[in-house]
Amino acid sequence: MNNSRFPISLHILTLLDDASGTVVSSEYLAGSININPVLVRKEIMNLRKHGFVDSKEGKGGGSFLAKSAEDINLGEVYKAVKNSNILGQSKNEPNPKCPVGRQINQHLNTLYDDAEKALIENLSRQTLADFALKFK
Amino acid sequence: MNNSRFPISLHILTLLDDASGTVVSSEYLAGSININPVLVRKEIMNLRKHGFVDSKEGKGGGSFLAKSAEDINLGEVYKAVKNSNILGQSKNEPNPKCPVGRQINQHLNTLYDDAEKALIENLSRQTLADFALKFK
DNA sequence: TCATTCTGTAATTATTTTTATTACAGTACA
DNA sequence: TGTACTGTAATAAAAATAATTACAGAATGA
Repeated sequence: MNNSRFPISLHILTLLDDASGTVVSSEYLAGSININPVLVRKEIMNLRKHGFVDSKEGKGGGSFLAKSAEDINLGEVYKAVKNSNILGQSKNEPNPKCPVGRQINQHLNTLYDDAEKALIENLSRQTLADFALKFK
Repeated sequence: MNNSRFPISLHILTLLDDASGTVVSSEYLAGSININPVLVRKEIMNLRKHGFVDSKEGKGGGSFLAKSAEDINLGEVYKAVKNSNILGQSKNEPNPKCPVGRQINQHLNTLYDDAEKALIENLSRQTLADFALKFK
């Protein structure tokens, strides 16, 4: 997983909540996060796909929350952002000739899934509203 | 975090448990994991530093478990291996001029710490012995 | 005792992943 | 109809990971 996606997405959502309905440009968001606007727009596309935000094209356009911050929990945000397993498996191609190597991925996966479930459950206890409240 | 360190370390530990006291070379471990022996030796240095394994230099040398597999729980292994926060913060330098950017890292950290605690607690329910049993 | 086979470790290079940049079509506003 | 945005692709740059090479030092055993 590209593990900077979660903080970026949460940062975006927090700023959008802060803007309370106002439309915010990717330029502005990128400025606060201190990353490239194109990367922000990509993350927004993903958040949009998951129904967290919506955006308006054209002059004066930008993004805004698509639902109330009370209705967005951080576990959902995590799930929307993760694309591989959290405990790592990038380029993991163990030797199939080894009895351990042959089966380890399958066992790692069940281990990961279970542990990640605990993580998500914990994150889900907090909504975006709870998180954003800390900035006020 | 370099998130392939956890699977590598767990793979090493599983193979060492499998070898039941026999000394295993980094060459052999690397062959099963399908990575470079030098990387294995680096991981072993870390596992050694944390008291999980020990190794013997010289001809016929190699590594072996330093304690019983029942006494190694996977949460401890995770902690020994992780070096940054799991939910990601690589090159996260938000704009200090922005009220949200200025404080977000602090809030992300408490969020991460809490969520990671849940993850580790889950992993800690399983020992290396439990995990290795699956290969028998 | 000395060739052999390992570990430990540093230095360098290669590869992969992530991020930034550039570019531009399309949309909405004023 | 110019201006300020989004959406998106393509490319380049930078950063992170992993592999390779190299070699000193340790233990073994012939």
